[in-house]
Amino acid sequence: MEIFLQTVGALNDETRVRLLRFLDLHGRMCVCELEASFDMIQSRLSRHLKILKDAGFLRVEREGRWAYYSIRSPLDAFRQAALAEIATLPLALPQRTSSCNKESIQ
Amino acid sequence: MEIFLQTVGALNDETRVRLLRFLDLHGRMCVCELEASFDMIQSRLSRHLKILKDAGFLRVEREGRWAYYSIRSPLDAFRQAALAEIATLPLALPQRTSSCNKESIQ
DNA sequence: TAAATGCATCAATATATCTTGATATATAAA
DNA sequence: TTTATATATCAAGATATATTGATGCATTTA
Repeated sequence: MEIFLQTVGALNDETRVRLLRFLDLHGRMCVCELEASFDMIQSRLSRHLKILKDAGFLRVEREGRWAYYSIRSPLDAFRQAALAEIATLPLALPQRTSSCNKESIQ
Repeated sequence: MEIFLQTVGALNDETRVRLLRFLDLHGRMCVCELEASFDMIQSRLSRHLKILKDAGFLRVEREGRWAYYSIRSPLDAFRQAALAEIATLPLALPQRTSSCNKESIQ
């Protein structure tokens, strides 16, 4: 029961639904890219990503100082059904924007 | 988006998950039967049933002073997937108990 | 080694949700 | 027509969740 409530609880927030859909559309992305795209302060974003990860929707890969989030795969039937349902919603998602210092520095 | 959040919001409560599963298992039932089975005060139960109804999971049929709740049919794919997921959970549901005055009176 | 960057977490406040007891409404019985 | 029953709703308090700004930690660059 707890895992189910954690799963639907993670879905029960507009910000997280939009993040899920954005990652579903664009694939793996670091926190600073999401921060720039959604124009959201970092602590807020980090918290929502943690909730989605802990609920089994996302996975993280750390590379240097960056944390890359992506839709976890494979997803079980229910989480997949949730993503499919979200894909049908008329969400106004932001443009993908990068403001990290990765490219300029490398 | 709002309907989606209403749907997952309705699922985001242990009491409502157990009510959904109980109605899924036993079928149409009046509020007082649920009240007796779950040993729950009536205002609390009524509120949860309204949330499930408004979220599209239940339907109500009024007969005299009784209100019979049941799983709405047909359900869309996502709500159906949610019910299927709930069916896999190890819920300790109560025995079905009737304490209404229907039988004794009729 | 010092400074900067990317990210996570904490503490405080704001907002939403749940529970309870009281009250309201409608139907049916006495 | 008075009373009892079934259900819904309201108001108040309790609990949970979200947001923000501050701080901490690790990694990288200077």
